[in-house]
Amino acid sequence: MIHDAALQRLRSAGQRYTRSRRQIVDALAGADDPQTIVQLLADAPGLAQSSAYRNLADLESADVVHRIITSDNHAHFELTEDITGSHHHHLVCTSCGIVLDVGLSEDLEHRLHDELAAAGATRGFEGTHHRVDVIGICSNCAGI
Amino acid sequence: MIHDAALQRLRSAGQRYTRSRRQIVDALAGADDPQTIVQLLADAPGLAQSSAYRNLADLESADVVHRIITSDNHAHFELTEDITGSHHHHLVCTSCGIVLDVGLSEDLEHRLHDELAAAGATRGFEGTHHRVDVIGICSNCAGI
DNA sequence: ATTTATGCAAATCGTTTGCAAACCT
DNA sequence: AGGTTTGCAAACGATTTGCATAAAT
Repeated sequence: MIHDAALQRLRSAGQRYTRSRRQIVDALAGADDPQTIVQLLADAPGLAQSSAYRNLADLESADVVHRIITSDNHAHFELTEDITGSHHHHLVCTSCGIVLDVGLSEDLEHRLHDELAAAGATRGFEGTHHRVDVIGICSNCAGI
Repeated sequence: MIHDAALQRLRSAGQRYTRSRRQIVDALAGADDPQTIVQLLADAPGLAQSSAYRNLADLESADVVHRIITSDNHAHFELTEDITGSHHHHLVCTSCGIVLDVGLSEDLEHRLHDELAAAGATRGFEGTHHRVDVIGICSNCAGI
């Protein structure tokens, strides 16, 4: 259950699992793709914008939520892969800024991980994870 | 010659290749890694901050410069791969925000490109290029 | 000469923060 | 009760923009 996992992680981080935070987690769990603050506020009636930002920051440091930065002005948020159990990457539309999820084969993920670790090591860099984005145009914008 | 390529691309975009823009291109060409506005201003004496932003936007739309967005507050800029001729990816330090360049094998790049294109197609997404980032800690921050 | 770029200062806008009231355990 | 979270409004800070002047072609 997602709420149990969220509760546990927040507890470990010394935080409470309040109604607002549950609302945010519900909104993220119900969405098909990473959401902006604006989208989240629409799905969490009565939640103040400042609280949304504060909660997302707390949820992020408790590893419940992951923040996605794109060239779009708005940050996008999604539940962490640890919680949803699905490793995936992103399709980022340069026209409207929407972020879509997409997966790669296990084999390719594995090779990518190994090569990136080796490459980073040559510069003394300790990588914790990688991120792959495809930049382009979504079907919606292409159709306009 | 980098300046020739920059000139041509700006001309095609209906823009001029002014001293300020040359200064920026020089600063980027001389840097080992993607630079922030602050770093660029230090390397381009007399250049106003607003001009730097405007020039970088113009250089970006002329495909001379590429803007890198990270979770860091500052955007980073580098010459496009078309101009430098080197395809590479980034190591992003979560502690200090620095961005380092790193390469992958041709074979892996190829497979990655193919799989990403196929995956995007299932969602009607037309990708133009991909981006791979390794998130972690740079040697400088790890040593502190 | 005419169009485009520059510098300065002011405006923008997503995000952050101070503070008193409401909430959780 | 005791500390945390919330909402409101004000503050922040990177980036953008208006406008008069300077530069490019």
